[in-house]
Amino acid sequence: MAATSAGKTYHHGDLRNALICAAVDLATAGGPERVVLREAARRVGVSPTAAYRHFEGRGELLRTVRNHARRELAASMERAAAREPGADDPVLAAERRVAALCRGYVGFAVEQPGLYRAAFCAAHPAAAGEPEPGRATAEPEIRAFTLLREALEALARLGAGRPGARPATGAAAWSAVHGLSLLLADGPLRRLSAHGRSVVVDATLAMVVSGTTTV
Amino acid sequence: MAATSAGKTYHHGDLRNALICAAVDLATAGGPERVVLREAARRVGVSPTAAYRHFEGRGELLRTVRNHARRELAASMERAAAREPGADDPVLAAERRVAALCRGYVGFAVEQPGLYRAAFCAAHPAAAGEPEPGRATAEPEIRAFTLLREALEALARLGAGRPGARPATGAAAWSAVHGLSLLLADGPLRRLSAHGRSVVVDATLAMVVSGTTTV
DNA sequence: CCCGTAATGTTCATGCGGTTAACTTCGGGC
DNA sequence: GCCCGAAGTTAACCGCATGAACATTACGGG
Repeated sequence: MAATSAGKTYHHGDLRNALICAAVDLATAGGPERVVLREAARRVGVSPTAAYRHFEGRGELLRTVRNHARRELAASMERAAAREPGADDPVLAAERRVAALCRGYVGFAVEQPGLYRAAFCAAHPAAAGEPEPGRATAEPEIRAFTLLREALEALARLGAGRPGARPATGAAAWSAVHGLSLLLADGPLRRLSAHGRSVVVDATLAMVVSGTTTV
Repeated sequence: MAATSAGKTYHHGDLRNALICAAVDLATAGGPERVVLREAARRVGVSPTAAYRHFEGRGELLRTVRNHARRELAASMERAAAREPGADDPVLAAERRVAALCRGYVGFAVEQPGLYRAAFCAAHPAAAGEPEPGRATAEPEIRAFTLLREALEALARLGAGRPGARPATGAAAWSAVHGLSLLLADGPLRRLSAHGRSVVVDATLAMVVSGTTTV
């Protein structure tokens, strides 16, 4: 039977994916706290507990959404970088790439605040103790950060000779872009007009691209 | 009767404050999502619904905690700035003040991650529509930001003559410090060693203090 | 072609948290 | 002394996460 379309079979056929999609929709609409197992099941037309056949629980579902969101974020950055026209001057090109990646990052956060928040949600919404002291589960690496860091390193290599205008460290740049995104998407700057927003974004990008670092 | 101490009267005498304290403790220990009305009431030794005599509901309690946390954050910044030794050079002094404020900010976030997150929680943990289009309720102003902005303005005024080394815009600086705080307190950088942390903080501060801005 | 088994869903039940409604106690003003 | 309103209390409803026991179906031997 056509698993995903026919519909009325007892066995759904692709529940896991269906639940993920529903959960992503929920996160998109209302952020990570809105990712509710029962609601996702309801939307897929299945009983609440069916989800437990495919996920450990809400936590794992949320983690899956988080990973999805992180991929989307990185994709948004790469799209923005790809749109950027090249430049003859390699330094200029590198600067533009950094700026474009950052714009893609912030743009994603502003256009998809719910997903963006989900991308960085703790996934431990109520865990008290430190369940993992050994940390066997390595964090899966966040591509958005890697992209940014590599672009900055490239820029730093090119501009090594110029005095006092080295770009920011990867982590410093990430901090700036991440903080800006949260302030704009969900925080105190959320009500800024499009113009006000672009002013703030430009100022932050300038700081990131040309800021000096002591390290 | 001694309102806050005697204890066993039917009427508590200072329930509102007691609940706020309990809620602050909860946020301190586990962040805003742990601020649970029933638990706060339990700790104070009162029935869950008693809280409704003093708060509209969980939302208002959480907002109260948030305001408390914001005050604490600003206080941490001012303490750090006050500890900072003066300097003969006014520019240097201004730079030091900015850096000290930032350190106070990040320090608070790292030492009190739960409270810090509470300071910026949306307080609309499950609100779908936009209940307030007119926005009559002006946001109460966030002192942490004001402190930072003013210090940066002072620095910018002093350093107006120097070429290519203007400090960051208030919003850009706030972005950097806020993002750094979240990454360190609760985000992907939360497992950094004290040393790694200080490297990242220094790099970010350098970017903030000496970064150029186009605006 | 039939059957057993495991995978996949379902129903019931428990416990927690937010919130409302209706009742109770107590501190004071008259 | 009495009555009222503020501050608490109990009971009840709803949604959510989760676990246990039961039902249905797909499928790979025989």
